[in-house]
Amino acid sequence: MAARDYGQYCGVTRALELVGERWALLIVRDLLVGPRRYGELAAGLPRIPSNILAARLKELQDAGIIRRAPRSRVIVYELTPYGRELEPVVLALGAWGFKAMGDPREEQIITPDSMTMALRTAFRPHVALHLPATVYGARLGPADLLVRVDGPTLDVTRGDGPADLAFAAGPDIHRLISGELAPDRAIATGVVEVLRGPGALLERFASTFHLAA
Amino acid sequence: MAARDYGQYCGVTRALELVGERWALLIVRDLLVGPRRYGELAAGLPRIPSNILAARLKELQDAGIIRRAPRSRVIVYELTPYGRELEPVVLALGAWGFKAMGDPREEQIITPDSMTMALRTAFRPHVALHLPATVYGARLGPADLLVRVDGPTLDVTRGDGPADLAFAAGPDIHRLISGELAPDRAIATGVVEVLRGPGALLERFASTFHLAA
DNA sequence: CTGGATCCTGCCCGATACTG
DNA sequence: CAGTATCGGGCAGGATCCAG
Repeated sequence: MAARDYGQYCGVTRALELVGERWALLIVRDLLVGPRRYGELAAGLPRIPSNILAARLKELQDAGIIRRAPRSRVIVYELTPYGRELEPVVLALGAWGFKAMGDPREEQIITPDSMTMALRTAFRPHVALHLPATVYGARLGPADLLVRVDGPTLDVTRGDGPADLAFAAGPDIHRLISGELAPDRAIATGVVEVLRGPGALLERFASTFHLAA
Repeated sequence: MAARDYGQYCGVTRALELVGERWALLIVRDLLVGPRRYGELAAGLPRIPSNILAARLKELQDAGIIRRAPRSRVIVYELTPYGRELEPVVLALGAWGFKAMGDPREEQIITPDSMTMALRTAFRPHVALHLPATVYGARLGPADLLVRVDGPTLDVTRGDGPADLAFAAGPDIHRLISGELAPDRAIATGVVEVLRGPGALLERFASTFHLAA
């Protein structure tokens, strides 16, 4: 621990000593969506070596950021209250990195949890406040997400269900969120495929979820 | 670059690919205070090996986060507009890490730039708004900082100058900012030494700069 | 099958010496 | 002053193996 110490009495260095290691903040990102089992975390971080995942989980536990909790006979990892306070950090990183994402490459995948956090990052409560409550069913790559917007609150859950608008999209949905692609153009070009409901609702979606590029 | 790629199409992973390496965000932290020469950066990051500093500067440049700029015959490094947008990330990390700082250890140092960013993190504009404009001269370890608070704006510069209250303190000032130590107790116990001006002004300072622990 | 632990290989970091 | 060169060590990466 002393070896990777930055030697400064400063909040930023302290934070980086705790969550600055490779993969650490991505584990936190996924746990911000909800408690996860070891295997679920591994599935959401396809390239992480199992020993690294195990090591990070142990370090994050020692730092009081996550804890192991028994859930009906199986162990899940969940954030402690202090770990949950990392949400502004993850959201700020996500918003900043969004602008540098560029076009998706072939080997880049989308995971349900990363998409969930991306939607939280792009959510504009002050805009949603003036729009009717809406439920979107979004099939994003392998992830089926149910996105409930009600006034200034957002709730994203996995799985299918009744929705005002159901649509499917790939990584190119990035261009819709950034405003580079207008909603009607997104449908016309096939970037977004409307599965159920009026396609015009995609406009509401795009104004609710937006990040400048 | 592909080796340290996370393989996900996600804003958080993209951000960590760009600034997730060791030392990278600390370089950004110092450059958020102002442009710095190579030697100034090295002085503010005492433990960084010179080859690592050189490598990070090159990577951050390639990523469009910093640029080399000639300033009257010498080269300085400065943030690009995109690099400056990392300020929310650094502030969020600083605020989160502040709570985990604990007591200062012997080998931990304080640098002027890290203290400047810490003050920016702890600054409460909505509180300062209702207080008279005040200039503090703060000698924090080796750093002489001139802290100007005027309404909701904060300006921190290096060096000495006329101040309403001048004081000296060590790392234990952390306990004043967190509220663990009341201003009058801080003076009584010698944590803060008043150099000039009315010690009562330290109360204003403590309410202007505060981070919960 | 889940949740790890244990190898080995290689690369990045750290420390220091050296140069334009 | 602003970096480059070099070398040792320690994490990361990947595959495999083990326990409940």
